[in-house]
Amino acid sequence: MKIVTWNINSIRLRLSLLKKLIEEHQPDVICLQEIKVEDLLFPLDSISELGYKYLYYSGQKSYHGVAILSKIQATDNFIVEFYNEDKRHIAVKIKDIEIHNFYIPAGGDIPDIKENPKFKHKLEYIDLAQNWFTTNRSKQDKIIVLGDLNIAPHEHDVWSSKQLKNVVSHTGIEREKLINFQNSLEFIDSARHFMPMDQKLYTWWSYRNLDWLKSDRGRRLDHIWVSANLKGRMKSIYSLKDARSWTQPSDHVPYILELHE
DNA sequence: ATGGTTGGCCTCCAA
Repeated sequence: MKIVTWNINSIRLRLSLLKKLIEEHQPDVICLQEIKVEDLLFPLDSISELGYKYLYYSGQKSYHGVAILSKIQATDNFIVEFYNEDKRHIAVKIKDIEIHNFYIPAGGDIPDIKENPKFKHKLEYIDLAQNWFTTNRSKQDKIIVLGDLNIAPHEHDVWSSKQLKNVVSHTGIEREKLINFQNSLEFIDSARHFMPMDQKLYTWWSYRNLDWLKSDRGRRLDHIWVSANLKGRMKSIYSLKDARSWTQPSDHVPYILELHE
């Protein structure tokens, strides 16, 4: 089973790129963030035509919004509003696994909770998410947590840990909070399970750097965590760097986890 | 140290 997470940055604008992803990788489950469309305008027909019969989405006008496209019917699906009414989470149960798709707040530019309410919001969102899992789920459950978590937690998840230490997405407090969340139910970071900690791996390159390919100043903001009881089922991972060079790309690339059935 | 781009939508906000 192949599961993808991708911040698509407008699902309507990038339907052709979604089609390309599907043709090239045939994922069973596609988890999207920043679909930027209200539910009434969700492109149901176009996506059904791509072979995904089971569509679960939670959108709002202009901002945020998440979706899960599946070839397999979910036996359950639900939404948790962790902070306010922003559409940033949706969960499904597919086969024996509960998949949680997150779009964690980006947090604005200034890494100071007093000066920047968005940064405060981001940190509180992570606390609430962690608390939901420790209250409502246990280590015995089969769970996948994935999405645009908007934090690059480790040194080699960014092009320069030193130069980004005060940049939102890689500050000490964010890194600590994300790792605490991961450890609270002993989730395994699929990327670092396969890729040694001293090797660079990114899923995002800023639009603002037109020379992104040459300078390669990326960050690993998109993640797939699995519960420890799924450790043996992980087969492979890919961060599709090529997708950053597609026509009119998202600034994030799809990140794929392949599981043994 | 600074500014750089994109998407949605309606004049600028969020990323």
